[in-house]
Amino acid sequence: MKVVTWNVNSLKVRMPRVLELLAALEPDVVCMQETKTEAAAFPADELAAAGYDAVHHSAGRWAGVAILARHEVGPIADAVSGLSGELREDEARWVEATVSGMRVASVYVPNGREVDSPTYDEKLAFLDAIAERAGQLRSSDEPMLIAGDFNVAPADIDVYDVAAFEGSTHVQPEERRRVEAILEAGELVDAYRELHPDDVHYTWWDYRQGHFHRGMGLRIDLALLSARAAGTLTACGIARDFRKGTKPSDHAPLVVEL
DNA sequence: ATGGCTCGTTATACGAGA
Repeated sequence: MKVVTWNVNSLKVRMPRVLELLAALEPDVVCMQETKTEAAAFPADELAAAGYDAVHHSAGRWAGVAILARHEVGPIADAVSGLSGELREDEARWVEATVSGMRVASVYVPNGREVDSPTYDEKLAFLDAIAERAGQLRSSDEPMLIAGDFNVAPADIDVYDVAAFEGSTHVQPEERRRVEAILEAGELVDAYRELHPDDVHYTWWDYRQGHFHRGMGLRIDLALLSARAAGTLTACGIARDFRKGTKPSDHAPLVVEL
């Protein structure tokens, strides 16, 4: 099974690149973030024509998450939108569903903006809520995958210039501790790090100043696998070509092979 | 040089993103 997670930064603008990815990689499951679409405008028909069912949690101009499943892998079951314990239930940041016997969550963690801002506290609370949910799912029979934009670089190796992020969100010890707590609560592994312990590769680059071409990025998009799912992990890579070309997202897709 | 892009918006400048 091939799973992709991708922060598309507007599904409306990115639809040509999404269809390109579906045709090129033929993923079985896709977790998307920052769809930025009203529920009524979600392009379910276009995705169905491309061979994919979808469930989504949509709240208009910001955030928005979705899970796609290729028709051949079977129906998407027991979809739940929203995360127990999140402080802003009006923001669409979590959707989970069962696909091919695996519990899959697509997550878009709040950015946090500035340390000491109210949204930063909401970010920390959201990470705590993920840990709580991961703990619940651990005790179920289904293998688990939590994939998305965590807006946290788990370690210094995941940051192009640690000094440049001094005092910034995404690298703070309290954020990283919470990501660790998610791994512990769900008995999860970071799929990319599991297979590439020392590789320096990123999933996001600022649009400005040619950061992508200068290798200035962060690894903030993660696929977290429960032990049963991780036992079938064969490959995990970053599809950097989708950060190039016409109208790219500022994130590259993360591709997981199970 | 404190911006630099790229999104969406009861838009036409501004907030948000990371």
